[in-house]
This record gives sequence, structure tokens and C-alpha cells, in this order.
Amino acid sequence: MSCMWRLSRKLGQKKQRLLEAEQHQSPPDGTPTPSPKEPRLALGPQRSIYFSSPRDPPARLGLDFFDQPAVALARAFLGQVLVRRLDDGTELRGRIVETEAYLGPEDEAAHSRGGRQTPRNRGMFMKPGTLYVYFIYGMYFCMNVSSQGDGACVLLRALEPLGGLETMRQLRSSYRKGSTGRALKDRELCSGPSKLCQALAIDKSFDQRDLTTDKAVWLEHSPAGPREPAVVAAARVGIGNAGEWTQKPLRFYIQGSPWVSVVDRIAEQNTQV
DNA sequence: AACTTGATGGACT
DNA sequence: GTCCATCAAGTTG
Repeated sequence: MSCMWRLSRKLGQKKQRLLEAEQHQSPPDGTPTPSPKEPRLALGPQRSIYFSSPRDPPARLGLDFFDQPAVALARAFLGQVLVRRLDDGTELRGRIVETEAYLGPEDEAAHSRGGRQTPRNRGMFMKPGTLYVYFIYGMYFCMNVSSQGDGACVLLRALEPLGGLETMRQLRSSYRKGSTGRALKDRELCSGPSKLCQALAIDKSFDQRDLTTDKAVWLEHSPAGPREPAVVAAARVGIGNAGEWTQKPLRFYIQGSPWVSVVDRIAEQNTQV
């Protein structure tokens, strides 16, 4: 009977999760949502995005945004829109729903642990907003953005695809082995750090690029959502033996979003809604 | 061994 | 259909 209780509780959580997901999703057709109020973000004393230099895309986020400590930046990323412009002019867009903070030399799980600086991880030590793209497991890429703090950065782990989904599907399929497989579901396009790199055609050539000035990739201010989404803080994924650093809650995701790569139900119990 | 993924097989709804 | 556990896949430090 405690089994029964546990089961029904589990189902209840799932229902609740789907319900919340609907609230946090953007309109399916990408129609701009009327914004009743300016979104409350920890951007500091930043000029209005509408008065940036005329040649820039109106909503591109600048150095003011990226120049904050890794944890703050990892949280601030949630909801913002990553845009990738392909050579043929196609724009791929995705709303960031999951990130991880890597804090720098003291963080035993970071590539910059102990202050290690190599040609590979140089991007981590460059100015905030610089990309650090690395090759992993012999076949994938992961995309990080340098934050304030030497050797600190934020890993982008999952996006809600907003535009260019068919191109993303093609890009993702073309990288796969058989390439004869079924069409990927929308949820499979960007739900993981290497998946989103495939979907947006991000590879090593993007390493050390500047997100505030690059012509092919940038970050745009989030359209205002229905309400401030709840953010879950959970342990990072794929951290092996990094002592105390393995369990630290440095992964952040939008609670209830169906686009997140890995959900942590235990961590969600500590999230206030 | 690594900040991952996709295919596969089994249990379950 | 979903979900979960397992494992193999290439390269780099």
C-alpha cells in the first residue's frame, strides 16, 4: 500500500509537470507575445536594448549581460534565445532551458581546474561572452560561454527549438551514423549539449568567437513569458570523481520544461514554486 | 578516462 | 506507446 501511494504520487507529479510545461512554453507559431511588463532580469545598469547601435540586431545581448559570475550567468541564460545564422541566411533559434556553471580554478569538475590553461580551454579565460567549444568522446562538441571570473564559464545544455526546426532535423540526422533513421522528434533536436551543437551546426570553428559581435551566432533577449518560470538547481551531469564538486547544485533548468535533457526529481522537491 | 549520444532490450502503462 | 539500464562509438589529454 505504500507502493500504491508512491505510484499515485508519481503520476501526480508527472501531470503537474506537463501542466507547468504548457505555461512555460513559447507560443507554437512563434508569434511575439505582448509583453505586459519588462522582464525582471539581473542585468544591472544596462541601457535599453532598443537603443543599441543601429546596425546590430535589435535584441542582441552585449558584454553587460555576459559580465557576471558563472552562477548568475547560468541562471540569466535561462529563457534567452540563442540564434544561429547559417551561410545561406537561414536563422535557427532556440530558447535556452538548461545550463551548467563551471566556476574556474577551484572547481574540480571544470577544464580549468587548478588554473590549468591550455590551447584547448583558452576560451574559458577570455573575456565574458567568448565561446569555448570543445570536442568530446571522439565525436561530439559542447558549447560553453565564458563568464566573469578567470576560467569560469557556462555550458549550454538544452534549448527549446523556436525556428528552423526542419533544418535542425536535417543537421541532426546527417551527423548520425546510419542516417537512414526515422525522423527525429522535436524533443530530440536540442535536448543535450552535443545535440544542440549538431542542431545549430556549431563546431570547433566557433571556439573563441565573441557572442557579442559574431555574425553567425548571438544571443537575444527573451520575449517576456507568461510568468517567471521556476528554476531547478541540480547536480551537474557527467561529473565523475570531482569530490564535493560532483554534487554541488550548479546545473540550472526551467522546471517543467519538456525540452530539458535530464530532470532531477529529488532536486525539484527543494525548488519553491 | 572524458562536461555524450543512439541503439537495443526488457519492464511497464 | 514510455522509461530505464547498458553499452559501444572516435579522439584527445
